[in-house]
Amino acid sequence: MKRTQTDMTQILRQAGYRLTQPRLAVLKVLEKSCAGLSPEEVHQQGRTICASLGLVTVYRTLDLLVELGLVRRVHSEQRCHSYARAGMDRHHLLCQGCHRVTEFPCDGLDGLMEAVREQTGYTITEHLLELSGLCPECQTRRV
Amino acid sequence: MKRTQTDMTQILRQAGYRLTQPRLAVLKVLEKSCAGLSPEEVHQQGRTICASLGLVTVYRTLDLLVELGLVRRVHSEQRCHSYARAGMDRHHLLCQGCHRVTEFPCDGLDGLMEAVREQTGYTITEHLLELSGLCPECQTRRV
DNA sequence: CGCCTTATTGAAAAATGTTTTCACTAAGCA
DNA sequence: TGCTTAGTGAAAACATTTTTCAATAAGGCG
Repeated sequence: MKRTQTDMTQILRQAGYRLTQPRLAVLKVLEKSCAGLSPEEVHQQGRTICASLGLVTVYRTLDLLVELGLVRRVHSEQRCHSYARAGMDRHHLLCQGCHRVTEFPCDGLDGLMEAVREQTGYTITEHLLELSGLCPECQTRRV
Repeated sequence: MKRTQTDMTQILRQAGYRLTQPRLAVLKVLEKSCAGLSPEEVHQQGRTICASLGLVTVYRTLDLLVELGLVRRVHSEQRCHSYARAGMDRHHLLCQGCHRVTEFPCDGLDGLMEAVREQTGYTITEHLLELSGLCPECQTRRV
């Protein structure tokens, strides 16, 4: 289940930040895109909502939203940082066909992490997991 | 177990590439570093081995070595691309203290991937998994 | 062994991506 | 409605990566 835009603006204000037109525009753009977007793409699309939107503000806003947990960075080999709205689960499933980004629940990693901890003696505090492949639609499309 | 430098030069030549001083220098630098290095860092350190080494060549060589599977890209939030020599297992364990990069075997992901496939209908072909925390030494060091 | 061919190199420049600076704007409280 | 200050956008600075191209050297061949 994804967060609605209203929720997002609430969170922004509760954290003590002003609710501005540029921020709203960035939120809306990410809200309606199902693919991960680069700062440049957010800028392009955001201009249709807030004509004066500057690229600098896009960078600042994306950082802020990541900090607040409303948006997440998506990594990939080709383009190493795009941004997607955060859902409930924190791991990404990327479609190589349409670049759609979906989150999926991460059960079953605990055992692996425990095993690594035992073998290496590391204390593990963070993890990044991304799967990629083809979504059902893109599988059909390519004969 | 890590690959020796000799193995690495063999592979390079077998793939039809010339064995040049600059390439050797990059290989050696990555071979002796236990942390992931940025292209700039590889350049700095590589100059001590091959004085004329240019940064451009470092970029080209890193791409080549990644392509050959001798080196892997390491992702991280702060600095989104550093390079480390490839070991046998292909997942990274990063130490947030000393930035050491270790690989670990990836057993136990198959179940997770199967579950995601069933839930979403995706065909999964790639995955990126990185764990980070503190290595045993860094845990001791920080009281 | 030294020549020849061609892949590879390094410097400079261009392209790209990100951050800083600073005067101006507008959000939101009184 | 006006005031205060967070937030903005443009320009410039800075950082990173790629392209271009003449010069170099790897390594096969005579």
